[in-house]
Amino acid sequence: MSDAPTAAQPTDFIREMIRADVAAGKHGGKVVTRFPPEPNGYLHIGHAKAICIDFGVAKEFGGRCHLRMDDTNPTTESMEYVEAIKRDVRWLGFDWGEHLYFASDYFERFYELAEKLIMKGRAYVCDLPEEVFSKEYRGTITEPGKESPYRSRSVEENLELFRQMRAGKFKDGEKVLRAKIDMASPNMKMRDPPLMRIKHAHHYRTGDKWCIYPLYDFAHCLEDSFEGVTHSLCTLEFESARELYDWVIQATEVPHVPKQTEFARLNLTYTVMSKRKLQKLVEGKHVSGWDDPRMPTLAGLRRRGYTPESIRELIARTGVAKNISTVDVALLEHIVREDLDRRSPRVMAVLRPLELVVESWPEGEIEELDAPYWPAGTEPGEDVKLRGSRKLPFSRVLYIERDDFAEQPPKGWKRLAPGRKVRLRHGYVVTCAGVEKDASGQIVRVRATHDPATRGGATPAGEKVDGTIHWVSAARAVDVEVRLYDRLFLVENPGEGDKDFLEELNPASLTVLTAKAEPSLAAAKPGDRFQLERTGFFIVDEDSKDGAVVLNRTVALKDSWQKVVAKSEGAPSSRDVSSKREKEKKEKGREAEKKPEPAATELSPEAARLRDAHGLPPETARILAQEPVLLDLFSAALDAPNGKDLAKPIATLLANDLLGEIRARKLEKVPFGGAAVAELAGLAKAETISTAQTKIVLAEMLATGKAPKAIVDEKGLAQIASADALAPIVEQVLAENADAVGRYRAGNKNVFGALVGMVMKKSGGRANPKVIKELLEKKLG
RNA sequence: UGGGGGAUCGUCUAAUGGCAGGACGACGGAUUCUGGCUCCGUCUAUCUAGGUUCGAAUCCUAGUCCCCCAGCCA
Repeated sequence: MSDAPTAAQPTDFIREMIRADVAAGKHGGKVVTRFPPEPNGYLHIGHAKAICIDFGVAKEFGGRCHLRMDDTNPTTESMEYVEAIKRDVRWLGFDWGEHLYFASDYFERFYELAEKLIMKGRAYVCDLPEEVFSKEYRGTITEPGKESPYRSRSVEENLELFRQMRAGKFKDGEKVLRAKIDMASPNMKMRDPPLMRIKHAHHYRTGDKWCIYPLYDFAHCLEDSFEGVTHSLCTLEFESARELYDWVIQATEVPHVPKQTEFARLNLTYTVMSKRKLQKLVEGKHVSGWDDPRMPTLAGLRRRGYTPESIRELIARTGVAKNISTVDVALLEHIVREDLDRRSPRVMAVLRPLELVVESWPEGEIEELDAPYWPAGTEPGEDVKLRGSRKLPFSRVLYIERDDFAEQPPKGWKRLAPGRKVRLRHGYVVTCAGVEKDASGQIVRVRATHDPATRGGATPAGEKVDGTIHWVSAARAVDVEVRLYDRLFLVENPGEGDKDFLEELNPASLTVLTAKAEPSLAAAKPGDRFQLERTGFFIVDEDSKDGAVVLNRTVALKDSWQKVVAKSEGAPSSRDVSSKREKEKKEKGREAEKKPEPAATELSPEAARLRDAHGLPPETARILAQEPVLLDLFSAALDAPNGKDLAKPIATLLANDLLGEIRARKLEKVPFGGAAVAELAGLAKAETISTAQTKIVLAEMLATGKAPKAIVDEKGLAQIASADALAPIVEQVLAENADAVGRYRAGNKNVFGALVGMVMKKSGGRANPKVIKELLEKKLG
C-alpha cells in the first residue's frame, strides 16, 4: 500500500483498449480522461472507483485527467458540494493540476451548437407538454413512437422560437429543443430526445444569466469534445446513451471526437450506494450527516478512520469489468486491517470495566512499567509518530474487561476465571483468588494475587499461563468516549426485492461507551490512530476536546473466539444462510432449464434438402439455409472441381467460422467466391494447413480477398508433418518444461495439451498436432 | 416484450483455442506477551444443450437467467 511496492500493473479491458489505441496512434497517442461529478451531493466509495480509474489510467499512460463539475441542472447544485468534491478527490490522493472545469462555463457554446443543429435541420422546438410527449408520442419499448406535430417547423421558425426561449419568453416546460432523430428507433434514447429545456432557476455559478439549460446527453459528449477528452469512461447504465453521444458529436461536427466506454459500478455488501438512499439516511436522521462514520461516503469513511490507501487498494483488487457485482465488505475490512496494522501503535483501554484487586500489591504503590508501542515483528510505517515505548502505571486496583472474566469458564477459555492464571499484558502474571458479588448476584470485583517474578509480563522458563488480557490502572485511568461502529445494515443487499431498506438498518450500528484508557491516551489528537489491544483499530475523532478524547472504531480486530462462541450457540451467520439460499436458487434454475425436452427443431424444406443431399448435420444445414450469403457461397463452392467431395467441410467452414464474422461485421457479401472456399476446405482436408490455420487464412481472405493458396504461401503457413522435423522441437520443449513433464507423470493429464500447445507455438503454428501427439506420447511413455 | 449489456469457486477477478490461477471467505494446523499479526495446509467454479477442433471458459448454433433504457435528472 502506501510504501509497499504495488504488485503487477493492473490490467483490464479498458486499459487494454487504451493501450491498443495508443499503439495505433489514435489522438496522436495522447490519453485524456475526466472525472465528471455533478456537484449535488457527497462523493461515495462508488465514485472512488471512477476516480481511481479515470485518474489512474491517465497517469499510467502519461496523460491527464480533468476534474469537471457537470453542473447543468441549476436546481440541485451548490458550491458547498464543489468544495466537498475537491477535498475528497484530493484526499483520495489524486491531483487534477490546472484542469478543473465546469460545464456551466460552456453554456454559451452549447447554445451556439444548438442553433447550429437547428440550422442544419437536425433539431426543432417542440411545444408538446412533457406528459403528452411521454404518453402519446414516445411509444413504448415494443411499439414505435410517432412524430411530434412540431417536428416539421421551418428552420426560421425554430430559430426564432429558440431565441425567444433563451430570452425568457416562455415558462418552464412550455417548449423544449429536441434532436430530430427517429421516433421509431429501437433505442428509446434516440426517439427525438430533448437537448435544451427551460428552467427559470438561479444557477450557483451563472446566476440568472440563463433560463435554458442543456440536458446530460447533449452536454456531456460536447464537454468531452471541448476538453479534448480521448476516453470518456463511465458506468454501465450509460450504455444505451452511447448511440446518442455519438450522434451529437457527429451532428454538431465538433472537431474532436471522444469515445465513451462503460464499466460496472462498485457495490458493497451491507450498505447502500444510491444518492437517493443516502439522502434518505441523512434526512431521516438515521445517521448524523453525510460524514457519519457509518456512511459509505468518502467523508464518512475518512472520519471512520479508513485510509485513502485502503480504498485505492480495494479498487485495485476488485478490478474493472462489465459484470454487475457486489463486493463483500469483508474484503475492505481485511484491507484496512492490513493497512492499519502498520500505522497504529498499540495501547490499552478497557471498554466495559470490571475491577480487579491485586491483593498481594501494596496499597497506594504505583509502579511505572515500560510497554512497547509495537509488538515484536511489526514494522511501523514511515509516517507513524509513536515509536519505542511508553510508561504504564501498575497499581493495586486495576480494570479488566468484563468479557475477560468468567465464573464458570466454557471449554477453550483462555482468560481469567477462579483459580486460573493469566498474564496482564506488559504487567504481571496474576492468579484469580475469588470474586465479590452484590446483593443481586452481579460480579462487582475480582480478587487476585500477582507473581513478582513476572514483572513486565515475562514468564520464567517453562511457566505456562492461561492467556493474556489487557488492563489499565484504576488510579491513573483516563475516561475516553469510544464510538463502536458496526455495519449500517443487517442484510447484504438492503432494499433487495420489495423490502424497505430503512427497515433493514442495523439498530446496533453505533454503540457509545465511556472506556477506561491508559494515561498516554490523554494526549491524543484528532486524526491519531491506535490499536486498542485485543479490541480494534481506532481513530481520534474531530469531536475530541482537550481532556475529552473521542475514539471512533474503524474496524474491529478479527475475533476467532467470538466465532467459536457463535457456533456453539448454533446460530448460522447471515452469510451462510444467504449463500445457501443462493445455491438453492441456482439449482432450482438449472432444474427448470433441464425440464423442457430438447424439442427436435423442425427444419425448413431447404435445410432438409441440404441435409439429405450432402449428409450435413441438421444444425449446419439449418444455418446455411437461413443465411443467403452462406448459401450462395455453398452452392458456388460445390461447383468447384473437388467441391462435391468437400461438401461437409465446406459447410462447417461456412456455418462455423464465416458466420460469426459476417454477423459481427454485418457483411452483405464477402470479397471471395465459392471456389476460394472450396480451395480452403481442400487445403485443410489435405492437411496442408491445420484447422487453426484455416481461421487465420479465412480472416485474411476476408480482409484482402486473396486466394487461400496464395495466402498460405505468402505467410508460410504450410503444415510441418514430418516427424524428423518436429522431433527436435518436441525434445526442446520437454527439456525446457521439466516441471510440466513432472506434473504430467504425476497424473495431471491436462498438461499434455499444454505441451502440444508449446510445440505448436515454437513451430509458428505450423506443426501438425497429430504428429506432435504421437511424438509426445512416445517420449512420455 | 424492442434495443443495449452481462453470465467462471460463497464473493470479486484472471486465463485473448493449450496445466481453470489469484485474492477475500470458510475450515484445520503451527507460532505468538493481542483468541491480533505471521506462516502452512484444505475446500469450492466455467449458465444449459448441441456442434466445430488433436485440444473449447474461449469459436459456432439454440436456449435459460440477470441488469440497463420509456426524466424536460446526471
